[in-house]
Amino acid sequence: MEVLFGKDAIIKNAENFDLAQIFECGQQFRFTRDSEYKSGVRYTGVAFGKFLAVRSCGNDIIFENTAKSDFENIWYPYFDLDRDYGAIIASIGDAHAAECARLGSGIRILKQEPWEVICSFIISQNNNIPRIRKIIETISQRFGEKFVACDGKAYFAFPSAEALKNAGEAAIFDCRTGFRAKYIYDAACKVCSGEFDIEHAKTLSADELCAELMKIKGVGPKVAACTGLFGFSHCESFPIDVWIKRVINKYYGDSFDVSVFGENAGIIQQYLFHYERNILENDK
DNA sequence: ACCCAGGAGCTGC
DNA sequence: GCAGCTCATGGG
Repeated sequence: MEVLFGKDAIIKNAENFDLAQIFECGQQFRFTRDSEYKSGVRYTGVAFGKFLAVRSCGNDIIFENTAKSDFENIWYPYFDLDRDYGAIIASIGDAHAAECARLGSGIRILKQEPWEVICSFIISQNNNIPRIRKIIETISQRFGEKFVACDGKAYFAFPSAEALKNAGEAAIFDCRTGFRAKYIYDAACKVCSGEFDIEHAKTLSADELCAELMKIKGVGPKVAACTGLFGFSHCESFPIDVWIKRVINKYYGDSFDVSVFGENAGIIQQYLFHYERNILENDK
């Protein structure tokens, strides 16, 4: 992979890297498409307390105003650039999954901050993506650290567990989180106390991690699996939500066994999700 | 007015 | 175990 460094960091001829697919496949909630930008695709957002504007230009991906150090330390791991998605796609045996992968070959699993992922997917339960985004933005604006980016505008980092614990359950409820407020508050308390130790969690297997996460109120199998996949790089972690349940019924039936997807089941899950939700739905 | 949204907890059997 | 109800909120 060739990367040029100047004012911007530029990946030349990026493979398996489609900004719209990456940011619209439901794995993250803080990057949004820049509707003003017409000569390609441009997204802006905040991760790891940093603002990023990233756009495509032909086959190049341009990380605007990004120093080499930030690219290597933050965005390279965030966009999972060390992983060979082409090889993973080529290895998929299942016919339907292979077709979904072909049509979603630009997806990459973002390596997000574990704490933010836990909260985001607690918020996601019985909820829809636009409203999830709105709630997370409100929580960030009220309790996250404010900073000014190179565009001169103010942005907000996702708040720490300490900040949300100190804010209290009532203030979290006021962000329109509804019945999830007590869950978020419980998660913040358990992370702060070390009852759920994020650093220790990084050493656990996918199954062990799920078991630990599910000790947090409001974290069940689906939220735990999403956290493992998007926050801890457990690519075998296979979240089953309403969309994937539909996919299983529609293409695989009752005899479905996740093990057919192997060690990259989680990545394949994203291909299936993207196909069903973004490709088929857009045809309607 | 109803239904649903990247679910999970609780109750009753 | 596991089906059925409930949980806030907002958009269609």
